[in-house]
Amino acid sequence: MRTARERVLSAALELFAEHGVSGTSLQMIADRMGVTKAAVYHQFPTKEEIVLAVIDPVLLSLTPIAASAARRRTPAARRRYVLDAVVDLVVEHRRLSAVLSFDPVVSRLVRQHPSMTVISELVELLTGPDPSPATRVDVAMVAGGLVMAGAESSLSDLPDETLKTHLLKTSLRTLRLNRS
Amino acid sequence: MRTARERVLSAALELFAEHGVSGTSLQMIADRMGVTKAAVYHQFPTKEEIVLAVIDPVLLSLTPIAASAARRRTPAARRRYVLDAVVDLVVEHRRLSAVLSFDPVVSRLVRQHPSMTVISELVELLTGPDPSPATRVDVAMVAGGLVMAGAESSLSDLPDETLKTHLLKTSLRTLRLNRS
DNA sequence: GTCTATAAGGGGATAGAC
DNA sequence: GTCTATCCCCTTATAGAC
Repeated sequence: MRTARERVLSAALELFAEHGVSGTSLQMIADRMGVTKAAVYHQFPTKEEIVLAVIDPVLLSLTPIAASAARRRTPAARRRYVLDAVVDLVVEHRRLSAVLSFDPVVSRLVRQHPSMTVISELVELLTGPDPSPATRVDVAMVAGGLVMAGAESSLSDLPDETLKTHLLKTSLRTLRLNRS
Repeated sequence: MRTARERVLSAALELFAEHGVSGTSLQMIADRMGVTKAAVYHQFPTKEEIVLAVIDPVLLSLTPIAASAARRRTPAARRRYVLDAVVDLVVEHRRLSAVLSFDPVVSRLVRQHPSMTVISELVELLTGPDPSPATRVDVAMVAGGLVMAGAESSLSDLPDETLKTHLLKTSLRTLRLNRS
């Protein structure tokens, strides 16, 4: 059986995805678990701690990606590695990714998070140094597209592996990395 | 001078973009306008009416796009027309587009909106009939990428025309419409 | 158009029993 | 780990004066 703590996070995640963080009350989380608010407060001292506990593992998983990428020898190999890893991450989390990316409450917490700098690192690994406006737009569209496509309900019929393959192919084409 | 009604919508839009709809109270809107809540209620009977008044013009502007596109003769011309128009729309609204697209409250209202079917029409104009998984992923990534890139703060230094040009070029490449 | 005042309800959060 | 009960604040919304 999952721990009470895990059940809170699971219920919270579903509700955050559906209603956003601000649109989700502790009462709603408790109701979905079939317990009272007080039981939820026994696991987490504040609502903010619940949000942090939901996003933490994803943000922490970004650090090893940047570290591994930095060890590759060529810029092309680094780009390719980051892209592969980000596609994996987005598909692994699918519904969650959109919440993490767009919820205003989450955004504010992410901005203050220790892992925040890693995100800029990953973007820079993709753009290369001193990128042109064209390249910056390309990377922004891929980043946004990956997150959106992962969350897109009309694609929920596609199995993870199929989605991964297509997302990677489309991203490579968008970034003009087809032949590298 | 702008009407009180317009000032409400302008204040609401900024706050929705920053905090989301659920994270924005009527008190915050009133404070930003320098009036009291009751003054806001004099313009709109409910908070939901404010949200609707914010999104209505954008949704209504989708209908003529689909209509004009349908009059083009070839599928390629229709795709190209939709893409041009959507890029224009996204750039025209930039920050707003992300709120409109991802806020859970807005999404629920959009789903019930008369213009809702137009969105599926536009997607179908882009995918063509009976699209493959690959094509569906392509279109989902472009749609998400356009909205995200429009809202991306790191691209806010790019002037509208520059952004438009790059978004269109990148979208065409992603959709493999380079040579059509 | 804007105000004060107020109602009714829900939000986050705490105390203490079991 | 979960409960009941409660506190205080903020929320949406309304009534009526200016």
